Amino acid sequence: MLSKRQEKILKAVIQTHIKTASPVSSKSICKNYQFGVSPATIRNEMQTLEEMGYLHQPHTSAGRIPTELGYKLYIENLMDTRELTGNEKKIIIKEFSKNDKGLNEIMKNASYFLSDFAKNVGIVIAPRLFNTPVVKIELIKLSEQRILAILILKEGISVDRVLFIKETIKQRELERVSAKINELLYGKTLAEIRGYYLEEVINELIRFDRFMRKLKKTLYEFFKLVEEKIIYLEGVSNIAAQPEFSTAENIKHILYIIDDKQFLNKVLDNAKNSSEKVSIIMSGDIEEETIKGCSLVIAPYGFHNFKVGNIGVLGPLRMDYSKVVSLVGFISENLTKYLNRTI
Amino acid sequence: MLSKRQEKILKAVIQTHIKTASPVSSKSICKNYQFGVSPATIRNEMQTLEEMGYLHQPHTSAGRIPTELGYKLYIENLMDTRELTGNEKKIIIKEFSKNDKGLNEIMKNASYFLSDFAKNVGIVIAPRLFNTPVVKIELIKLSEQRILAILILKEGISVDRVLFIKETIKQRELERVSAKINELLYGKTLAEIRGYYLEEVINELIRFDRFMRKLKKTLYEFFKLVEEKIIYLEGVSNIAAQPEFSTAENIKHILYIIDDKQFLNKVLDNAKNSSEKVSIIMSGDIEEETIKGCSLVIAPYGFHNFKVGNIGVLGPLRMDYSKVVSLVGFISENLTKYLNRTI
DNA sequence: ATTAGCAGTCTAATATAGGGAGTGCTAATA
DNA sequence: TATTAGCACTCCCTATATTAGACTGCTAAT
Repeated sequence: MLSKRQEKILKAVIQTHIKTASPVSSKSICKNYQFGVSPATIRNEMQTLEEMGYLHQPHTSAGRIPTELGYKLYIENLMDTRELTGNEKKIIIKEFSKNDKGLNEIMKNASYFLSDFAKNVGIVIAPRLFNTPVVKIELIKLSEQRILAILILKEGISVDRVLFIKETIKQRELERVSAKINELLYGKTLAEIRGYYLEEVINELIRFDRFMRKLKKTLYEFFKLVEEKIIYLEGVSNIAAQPEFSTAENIKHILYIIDDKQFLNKVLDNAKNSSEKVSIIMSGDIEEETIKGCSLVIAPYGFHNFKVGNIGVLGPLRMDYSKVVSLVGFISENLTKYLNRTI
Repeated sequence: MLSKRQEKILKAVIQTHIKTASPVSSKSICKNYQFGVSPATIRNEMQTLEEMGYLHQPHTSAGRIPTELGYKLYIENLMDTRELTGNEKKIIIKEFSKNDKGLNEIMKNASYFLSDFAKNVGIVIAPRLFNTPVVKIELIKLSEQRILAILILKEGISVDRVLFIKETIKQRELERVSAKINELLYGKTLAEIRGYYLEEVINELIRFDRFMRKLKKTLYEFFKLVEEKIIYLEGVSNIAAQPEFSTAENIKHILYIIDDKQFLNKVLDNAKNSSEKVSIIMSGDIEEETIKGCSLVIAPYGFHNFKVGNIGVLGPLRMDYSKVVSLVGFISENLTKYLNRTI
């Protein structure tokens, strides 16, 4: 469709715009790139590119800025993939190989790296535990009516809740129960358990030990737990430094997105299905008005067979995609490695 | 120092300013409050109040706005305490009495309530576990070289880490070890353990079971863990709606504060020592320039004998203190109740 | 002690003008 | 046929000027 020269000009315009954040003129392209033609020729081509929908002119006497379509073409066909520098990689790898941090902190720091290297907002969505197999359950008596239940999932992820029971139960009994539960549920995922095993297991337990009836309702509750959707956001102030968010009105806009964790969750979740690698969502891809003018670079992370969460960078449409794409890919790889190394 | 009338005028000026966000004129005070004197008289008093440092005039022909000193006097002596409405209380209490949520989610929601009711930024700092007594330690073998260590603290708070060991160890042995550790550490706080028990316990363990040597370094690591400082921030977009943050420059300013979790942590931490109840920090109370023009209403929460964390509301100096003070107090009470109910 | 009245001060909003950057088109050129 | 020099035109942005309006501070009278 596009001639080689048109592609080169589009690429030049987008690269320049990413750097300057201003409309790009034919003259500046001429000066900074070696096309061997005059600004007038560039102008003609730019006119064509605008008609094709790749560029946009804010007003009659302005240069051109890329449209979403333009960015997409750029990302898919034109852009040079730029690896992170050795030093950047080293910093990230070092962080992920530390042993003295819990998953929470790793996630938080991953989000920080995303924000800091991309100079935009970093997003990490905590693992969905739904499809992670159960390793063990521990039941610990805290007081007469309170039991601490710890569900240990594969790779050492744990979830805990304080459970309340009406009647007294002995620690001894709890141990019998948890041993039996472990026997019955080992290797099953939460999804499976909630889906059809739970009823069965509880009946089995009641047959096995008459005291179990006391725990029936409580165990139901525990396994039916709604999953927490924790989302780690870092670098919000970065966006304030972006020229496209230089007015209070625009900042307000993006802050609403940032506050609406549910929305972000949904967007990153939906995109997950579409790809195994880094993917990019632009405001036009989403029905919601709120995200207008923004772009999301995201990637899934997880265990061997299944993905459990997403990470991403949120910023203006004008983003240094060649860098951000590598960054998001690299951090998702490392997060995946981190989760899998504990097998 | 201040005459009754001066106090009343100061109170009127502050109340009006909190509502309107603009400099308050003598005329408007006259119209909306029944002082029975003319604007000229009010003007004279306002002049005096300015000389005393309670009010400030942005420019010659403007009304007055309160200074930090003015707000402080207002908060301590003049303001009416305004309880939350029954409905507001009901919503909050309902949230805290749900059994199907983990501590993470409770914290997040507490932060959300703070932000939503105060229409500013809500802050909750996760419990410092330093002074919480140990209930139990569980060691679970995940694979040949990996052990999941779960430290269970009083009130059912748990911390976990995946530990790496060089040599193989049997689950059976792990159970012996954890039983012995439990025996030795039950009831001790992390601070105590790190301070002087750790060495002793590890030596005791080695005497008790020769396999223990394998775990020596690992256990050291586990107990020396740096505490995670998780901070739950909600409602960032609220501040964009405040007139004092109507320019991009000002928003940028406050976003830096919000991103600097360490700074917030420090500020809330230092204030903790000063009071048992709700306290207020204004930008003047802090050396850092960044927080200029902002105010923090904070309160500690915790267990019976000791406080483990802080909550707060961050916003502009002009805040509806009578409401926010009750709000912060009420939520900290409920968070405390939540933590203590599991005894 | 209070206040009416008024001059003086500063802000914020609006209007106007001019410079500058960049385009689109036309006509000439290779 | 593709390219380009040249130029008129468009629109933004900034600076400057002007004005209305809101409040104060002060003075002199009550």
